[in-house]
Amino acid sequence: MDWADELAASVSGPQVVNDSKTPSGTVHVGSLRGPVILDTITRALRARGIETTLLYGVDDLDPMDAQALLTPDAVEHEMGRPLAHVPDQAGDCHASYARHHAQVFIDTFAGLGILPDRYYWMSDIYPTGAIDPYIRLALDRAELVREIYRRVANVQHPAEWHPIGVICPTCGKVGTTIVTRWDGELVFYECRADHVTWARGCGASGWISPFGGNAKLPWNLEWAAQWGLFGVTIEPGGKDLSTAGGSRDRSAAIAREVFEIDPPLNVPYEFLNIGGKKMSTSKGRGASAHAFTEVVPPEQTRLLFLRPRPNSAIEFDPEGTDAVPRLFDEFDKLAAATAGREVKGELPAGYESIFRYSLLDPAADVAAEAAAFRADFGHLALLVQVPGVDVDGRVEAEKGSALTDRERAVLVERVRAARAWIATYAPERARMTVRDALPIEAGALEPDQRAYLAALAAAAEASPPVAGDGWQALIFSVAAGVGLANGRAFSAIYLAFLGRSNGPRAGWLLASLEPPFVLERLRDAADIKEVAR
RNA sequence: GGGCCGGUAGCUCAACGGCAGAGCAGCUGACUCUUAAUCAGCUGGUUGAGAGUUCGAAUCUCUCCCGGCUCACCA
Repeated sequence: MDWADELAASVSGPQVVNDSKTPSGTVHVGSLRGPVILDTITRALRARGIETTLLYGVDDLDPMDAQALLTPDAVEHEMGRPLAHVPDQAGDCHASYARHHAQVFIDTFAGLGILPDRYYWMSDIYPTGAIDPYIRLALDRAELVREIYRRVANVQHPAEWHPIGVICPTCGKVGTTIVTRWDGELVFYECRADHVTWARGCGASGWISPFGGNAKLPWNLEWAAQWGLFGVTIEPGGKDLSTAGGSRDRSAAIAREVFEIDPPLNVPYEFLNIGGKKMSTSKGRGASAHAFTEVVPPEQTRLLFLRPRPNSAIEFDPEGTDAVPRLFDEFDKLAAATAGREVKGELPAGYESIFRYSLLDPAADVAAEAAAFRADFGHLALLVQVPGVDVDGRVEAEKGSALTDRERAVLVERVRAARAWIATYAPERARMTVRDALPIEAGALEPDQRAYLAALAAAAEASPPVAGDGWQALIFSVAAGVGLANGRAFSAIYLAFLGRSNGPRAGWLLASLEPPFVLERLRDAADIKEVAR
């Protein structure tokens, strides 16, 4: 995790960290990497005592260009209008489509411990006139802007094109208009039916003031204007923007040449791949943000995103793998190392920073968090599958003392995550089911194991064990009685009930089942191949 | 076509000019009540290919191959 601390060490003076997002739809997991990086940088700067402001912008004057979330009859009317002016399709009391979707990601950020000092909404900022100086510069230097587009991005705008998008006073659309003239106070706009393929303009035209919220700058100029307006010094960007000739290059050139300001330091970051592929909501469970956050709590999600350097792609495939348990294991290892406990294997450079920045609360007591007891995720994933098991009791026994409130909260979170993992991503081998009939795998039982199972059945019938620990004691005492090694005794039980040679604590497993069923199964398994022998 | 990232053990990654390593998985073994835990040990590599620089290359240079993402319309 040298990357964030190195970055923090390389700057001086107060910093303004910024990012902004178009609230066009739902957030998927991969898109959380940017915000986590943003937040990690902010924490690293503050850790060095650098005065830092974290801003997050909502580009809600951008035109509606995705019709997937619109009702069919709304498409014709709403496509191309600013997101801030589109009614909330969900009808759950938000002022607009933009407010609704922005709220979704603001909530997501808060859930990940990302707390910008301020959110700003472009639909609030334009009417104040704060952007007007930038609009004037852009229009006065329209030829320069067109030249930058040609030079930097190889994009050829018509000679009449001006870098401003008027919100059509007739139909309210911003995506459909083009400005062809500027007289120093007013612009001449046309709302064209065929300006873009995804929205249809109304055909209106006329002279209008581009100031005070009547118009918005095109994306690349708006970005540069934000940098100037807020004095942004650091802004990470996804690699889709950071490519040569891409948005970042254009906006940086516009900032320098048109607005005459220095663009912020870029921190380009790669994306999250699922099984070597870009994650997308249409490609199954691995990509579903909802399922992901159900299974991976905030601190582990932060760790996933901030551990690798931003410029390397993250390979993460939760589906049918142990990737999720391993993420927990790594978190626990970092905690142990930070607390000064001995850990197996190597530690990444700056492991304490990685742990600290992974914590949900930026003001958390790192030492206390590191020292807190956390139950092994893999173990929990088993425990939660045993009916009636006292998970809290088991975990406290493992710790050796009562859990603190904080530890109990962590446990609750992990138990929920473990259940969700078993229900969704977990590979079959992590799932444990008591077979309805004697498993075929029980054929592998050796004669001494079958004799043991028969003895266990007899002993259990003679004196029924009352609970998990009763069964557990009986399993051991019968094993000792017939002279069978404990390991082989346990695997005999697992084979008989689960069809596998290992499993969760056998006593509690048997105690959770109906006693007659247990006896019958033990005898069935004991009798198997008895004839053939 | 341009750009970026990557290719190291079965998997995820580290090492970034000085003996190729860790975790997990796998395999052995130990364990009379933490039994998918814990402990001890083992296996596993022509570092994508080729050339170059160097006393020395996974590491630097060049060429190529492969994978992925991304841009070239808008935001």
